[in-house]
Amino acid sequence: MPELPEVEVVRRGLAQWVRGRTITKVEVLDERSIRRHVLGAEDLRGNLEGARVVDAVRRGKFLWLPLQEDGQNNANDGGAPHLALMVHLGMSGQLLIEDAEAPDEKHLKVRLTLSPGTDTGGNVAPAELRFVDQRIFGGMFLADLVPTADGHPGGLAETPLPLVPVEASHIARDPLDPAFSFDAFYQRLRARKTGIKRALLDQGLISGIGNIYADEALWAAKLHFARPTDTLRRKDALALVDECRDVMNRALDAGGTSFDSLYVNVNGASGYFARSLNAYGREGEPCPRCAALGLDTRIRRDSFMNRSSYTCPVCQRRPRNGRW
DNA sequence: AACCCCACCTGACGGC
DNA sequence: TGCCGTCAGGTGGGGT
Repeated sequence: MPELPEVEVVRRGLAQWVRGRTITKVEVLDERSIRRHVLGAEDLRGNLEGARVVDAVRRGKFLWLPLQEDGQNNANDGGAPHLALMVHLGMSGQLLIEDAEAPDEKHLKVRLTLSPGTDTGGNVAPAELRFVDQRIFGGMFLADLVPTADGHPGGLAETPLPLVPVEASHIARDPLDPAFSFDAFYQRLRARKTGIKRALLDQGLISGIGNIYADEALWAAKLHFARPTDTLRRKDALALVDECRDVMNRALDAGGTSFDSLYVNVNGASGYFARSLNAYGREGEPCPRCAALGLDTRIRRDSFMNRSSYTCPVCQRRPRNGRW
């Protein structure tokens, strides 16, 4: 399931293959994949065709391509893009760079044809950028780029404010972002009256973390998902954020996590990180940390927030009576 | 503010 | 065989 590392892998692929190329043709094969573009497929097509992809940008799990529009005069506004193609992969979205001759994928939803291009190594780039999505939780739409703070009141005062799609302006910075402010995060975390996993999954508080990496980071930090946020000491929170960074960086190094064929990165290769997960999806299997101590402790699965949470009952003790 | 449920989707899988 | 319920889960919206 695409979380931050998977989306970052896709972003890097896009930056390599798509940056600087012009969108010459847009085919929407399933309107449901652009349902957030309320003006519809024709409007999307009219805006995208002739636009040049300036960059590939990510915040948390949101990804966007800032666009230089057809005929946009660089002198008027300094050339800064004010429109972007937003992409969210949802649960099963893929962005594939493919030759036009490649057969259509079963769940191909949107096809963008691009002007000829090469990557930085001079290799001829495939002609198409395809959005494939089985479950249709993801999608793409046009967004206005607006100067925006980062969901961290009291965070870094950035000048000038970064340009972010309106629809992502409520998304906090992610822990791999150089401008992520731990102090601002911790201040807001302590003010919450909720459990730590709920907070980790709140993209407005800290972004990029989904169910998988939340469970992995909590296991690594030896914290139970129900631990009240207002009982976390600064060093506990710092260690947890470090574990979030660590698990996501390791996934990034491995090219993203993959559990089945649903998730494929931008060039069509699956990641290999799933095998090194310690807790997620491992119900009934030994806790690796306990096993190293000679203990036979089994990972348990609990239903929490209408999804599964995996914990070690020994390493991650549940808070009593909601207090710690 | 916190927290709940729902909708949006497809496909795999288990039970009968 | 096949039907039906459950599960996977990111995001946004609405209600309490």
